[in-house]
Amino acid sequence: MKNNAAQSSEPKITDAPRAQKRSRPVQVADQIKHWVVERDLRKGDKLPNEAAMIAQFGVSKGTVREAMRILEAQGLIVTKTGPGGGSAVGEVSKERAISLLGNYFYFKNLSLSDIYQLRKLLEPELVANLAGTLDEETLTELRSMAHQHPEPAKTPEEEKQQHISSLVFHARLADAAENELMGFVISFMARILSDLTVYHRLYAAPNKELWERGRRHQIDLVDALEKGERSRARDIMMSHMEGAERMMNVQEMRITRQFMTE
Amino acid sequence: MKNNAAQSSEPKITDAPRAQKRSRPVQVADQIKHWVVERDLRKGDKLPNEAAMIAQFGVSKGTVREAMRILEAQGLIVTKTGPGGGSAVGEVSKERAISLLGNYFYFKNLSLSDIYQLRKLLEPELVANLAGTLDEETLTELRSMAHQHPEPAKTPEEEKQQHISSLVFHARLADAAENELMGFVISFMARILSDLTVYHRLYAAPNKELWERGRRHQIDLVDALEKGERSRARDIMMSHMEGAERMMNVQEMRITRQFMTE
DNA sequence: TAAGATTTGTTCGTATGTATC
DNA sequence: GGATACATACGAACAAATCTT
Repeated sequence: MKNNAAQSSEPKITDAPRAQKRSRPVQVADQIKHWVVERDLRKGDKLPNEAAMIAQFGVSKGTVREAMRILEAQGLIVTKTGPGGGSAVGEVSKERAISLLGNYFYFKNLSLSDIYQLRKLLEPELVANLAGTLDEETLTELRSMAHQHPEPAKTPEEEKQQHISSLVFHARLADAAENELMGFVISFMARILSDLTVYHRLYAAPNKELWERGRRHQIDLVDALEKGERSRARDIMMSHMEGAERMMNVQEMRITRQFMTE
Repeated sequence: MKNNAAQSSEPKITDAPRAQKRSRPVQVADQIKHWVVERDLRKGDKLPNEAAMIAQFGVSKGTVREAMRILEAQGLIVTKTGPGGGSAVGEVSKERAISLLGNYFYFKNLSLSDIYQLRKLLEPELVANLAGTLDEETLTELRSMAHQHPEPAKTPEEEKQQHISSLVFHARLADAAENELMGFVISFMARILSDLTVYHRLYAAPNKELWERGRRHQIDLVDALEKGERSRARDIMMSHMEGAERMMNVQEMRITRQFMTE
């Protein structure tokens, strides 16, 4: 189970010609990463302090600090001041991972149909896996979310709020996924859609029938999850996805985000 | 189509209590991101130089440099020295995005079955979308990949090489995807599996029958893609995925990677 | 509460490296 | 080659945060 430190043979799927000149801080950052992996350091484990690194690498304070910023920006370390402070290994948070990935897609032009194609593939499967596995606490939480909006929205503002709530509901389901990769992708999509509904006006005008159907879906879904009815849960989610997709008039979109920060 | 600059109301799916103290460099980095998005700057567009930023933000050189490192680490800018140099907006590369996301999953314990669950959902769909849309050049490339190993592997080393080649084949398909989100996820999985097959010995012992089936799958798949036979392409991929999953004895794994760097 | 110790955070001045003209 | 415009790196000093006593 231990990681054998990897040799020079770097495995690249896309054979990148990478051999550029790397600045001192980047080199130092890379060495620290290596150092961490070699020793199989874990979440709270501490790194040497600034002074030690300055001595270790024979560079100036500023260079070490820049290296630390690089690692920090990637979510790999956290740093505290004061006695007993210093830098320590820090698990990359889901939020940060979502942000960093969001930066990548900032430059792409994802369409809503792209996202819904994936949602239709993944989310029904997600709830099928989840059926019968959730604890009472999670079920209660989901139920309360499902009942959160007892009345149809009266204003566009309320409609928007309900739409966001629905995405939070889906994100909560994603968090419960056993398959963390699947959960992450679904969370990521929820986040993108959430941003879009805020910055654009991508939600429909208030509509009683839509509200009723969405609400029913959520309530029925929680019920199916509780009773462990896999295929019913899958069907409900599929139906919900199809409805949601229709609701959002299919239009090109840009991920308009201020480079998601954290 | 223009982005209206977003106000303070930050939309967070998971209502993070975020209100921590942010260090100067991070603040500066955030402001620069904001600045870039406000002006809707694009890939090559230049940022002010160090001196200008020092004046602009009223901070020292070191602080500005740390801020730039943060942005650089996230792939958002590139920096050159010399006259006409300075920092410029830089599209986040797919490689870098994969690395950054890899850091997140470094701390998770993905199982092979997690990955194959997703592969079975996504890759058949991918090739169904691709059928009939590929240009001759891409088809030729795929065909040559499919014929790359005319003989079954004689040694574990060859077997490993063939396995990696197969993943490159899948990554190439992913690159051709219209749906960039789907393509990215598939590429990411191929990358993870590729790393694993290199560092662990996760490939089966040389086996003529397996080799023959895998090869047939690839060749048939390219044929179906060329002829635009959507459902046949889907079926072939599905069958291939199931075979591949069986081949890898399902075992827990850790993403053992030196914090994928670029 | 206050003082002191420890460790990161920030600044400034200076010098060096690098690419363009 | 030399001048110019930039980033890169160093070192010393001081500021701020936080823990301990």
